[in-house]
Amino acid sequence: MQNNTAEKLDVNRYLLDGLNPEQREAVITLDKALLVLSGAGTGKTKVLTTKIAYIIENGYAFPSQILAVTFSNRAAREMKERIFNMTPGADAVWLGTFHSICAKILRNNADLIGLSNNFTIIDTDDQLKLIKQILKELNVDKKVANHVANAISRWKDKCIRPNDPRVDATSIEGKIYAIYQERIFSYDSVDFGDLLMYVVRIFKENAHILQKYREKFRYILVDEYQDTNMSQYMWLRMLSPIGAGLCCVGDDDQAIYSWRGAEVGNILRFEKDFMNTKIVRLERNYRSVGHILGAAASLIAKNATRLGKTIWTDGDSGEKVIIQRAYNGFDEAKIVAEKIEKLRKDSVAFGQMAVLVRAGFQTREFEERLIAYGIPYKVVGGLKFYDRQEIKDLIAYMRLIYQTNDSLAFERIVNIPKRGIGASAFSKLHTRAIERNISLFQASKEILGENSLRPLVTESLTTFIKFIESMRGQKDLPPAQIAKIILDETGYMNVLTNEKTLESQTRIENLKELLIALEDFEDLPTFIEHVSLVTDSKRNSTDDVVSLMTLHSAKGLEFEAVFLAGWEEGVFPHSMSLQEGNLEEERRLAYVGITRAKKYAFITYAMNRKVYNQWQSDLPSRFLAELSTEHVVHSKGKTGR
DNA sequence: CGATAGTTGCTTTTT
DNA sequence: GCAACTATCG
Repeated sequence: MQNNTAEKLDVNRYLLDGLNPEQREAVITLDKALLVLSGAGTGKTKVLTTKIAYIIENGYAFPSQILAVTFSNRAAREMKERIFNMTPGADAVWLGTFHSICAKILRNNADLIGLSNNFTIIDTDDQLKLIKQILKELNVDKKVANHVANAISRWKDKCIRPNDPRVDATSIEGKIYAIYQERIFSYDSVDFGDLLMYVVRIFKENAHILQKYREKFRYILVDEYQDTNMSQYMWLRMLSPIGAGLCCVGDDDQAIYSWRGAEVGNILRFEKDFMNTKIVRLERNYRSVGHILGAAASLIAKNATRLGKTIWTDGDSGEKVIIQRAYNGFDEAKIVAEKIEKLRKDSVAFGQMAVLVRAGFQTREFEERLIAYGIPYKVVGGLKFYDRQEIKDLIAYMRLIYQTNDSLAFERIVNIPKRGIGASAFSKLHTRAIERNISLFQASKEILGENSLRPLVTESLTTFIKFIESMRGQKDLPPAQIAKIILDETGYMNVLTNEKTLESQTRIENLKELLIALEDFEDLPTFIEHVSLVTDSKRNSTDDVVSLMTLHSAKGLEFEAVFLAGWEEGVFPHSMSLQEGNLEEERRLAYVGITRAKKYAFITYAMNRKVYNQWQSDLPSRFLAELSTEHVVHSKGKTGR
């Protein structure tokens, strides 16, 4: 890693020459705790990736001494690719989401909190199932399950354990939390919140472990710092090298995740929290034309709590933001579809267009219209590949083979495909598992030993248990092979093949696709870790299709043309946010939406909309009036009626 | 036990 | 308007 000065000069010319002065400063400042306030479209990814390459190429640290944390897997993947292009050895950089990094650390230290090192990570679905189960045991209405799940997640976001005085142990939520935590622990499983909470706990209780990681990571880079929650913040503070080596990048104007525990306060407090700090503002926008940027800026200026940035561009002022009224939701979709066709004729690629909506269900009417018009599209972040029933079933088998105590996986597939183990048999297993505080797998073996089940049930349960055990003997086979054996031997594939419906056809297709994806994984643990933490199947590819997605999932992306639909009071800003008094976050969401556009931004709103299958009339969103009139134009185009 | 018909409640946003 | 859950019967 010894470079002489002349070489350094060359390296840095190569790395830094394309950067503006602020970007360059953000890259080369290494001796301070640095906060980069990066406006939309100002090149923060470029800064982050260049900074990593800069550290490596100049020999300030080995790749393995750099920790780079992102919020989404997509961002991590993008960053990885870009660093690869700049510097060799980038694989050794610790780059990933908070959750994936924590999973890695936790796996190496699981014994310290009494977990095995092959614990499984459960998703929101399993979490909810478990909570419903507990509610049932306590004879509480299952309606509150979502609410309780949310409360538990919020506690975990703050590293608050069930026995913490801040948890009211007499409340339903508090009671469930205690049982839930005990139960999930006995399954040798953790949920998303646990990943952070446990690692923070390990760091707190084991000074030498913390010390080890503090010495390891010379440089820590954090993307989307405005979206960190309390536990992530605690984690960072413990790990951060004092007064230097930390670089947080974020934009308080794009803080849109308070509902999942993110605290904008973290970014607002940065200077107080860390010693020897420096703030660099990136305000020069390279993405959007002047009118779009102007419209976005006029909107976000209405927010009171801001660190304050003035984004500017010296590019073209371009087209104004077009606002168009529609008679109803169907007409809105029609207007958008026709605009898409027109832009396509003006040679804007489909892949450079996106329809952004406030809530997931809104994509449907657009889908229908786009299908009718023959416009290719994809729903981003909608139904996720790994969330499909058949995929989850197969993965549950793999989880159970990997970790027999994973009772949530056991429950999912003990009777799939149907093998005669119905509700009453299952409840016997369940009761035993609870009584003896053992897993369903162990409970099954116990009960089978007592020979108290009906003969047919005994037989099929025995076959099931034996199958899992025999697979455990082969768990070192390549995951694709394991999957094939499961699908064949359990009869899962047969059942689907015999069904011969359209649905079963797509299920088979999905499973085949999974088998192909499995080829990329060397062993079972690696794959299971991957599915637990990665929500999308990676073939996002470069298909030339229109993207449909929520505003939340659009963060970090950019398109030539963006359609912002459903700007009506109650839809956007969403009625729940209005009730909660969270208007500023909705406005930031609007800001994120507009700033995704490079050249064209269209905003539409409908006067009437069908909600719950009932027509209601809506008022235009208040945000429309907040857009500076010099940057917008109201289209007089037909409203579809 | 499993298939079927009937009932409910749901829609903010996600790692 | 639909998915997910519940009750009922063979």
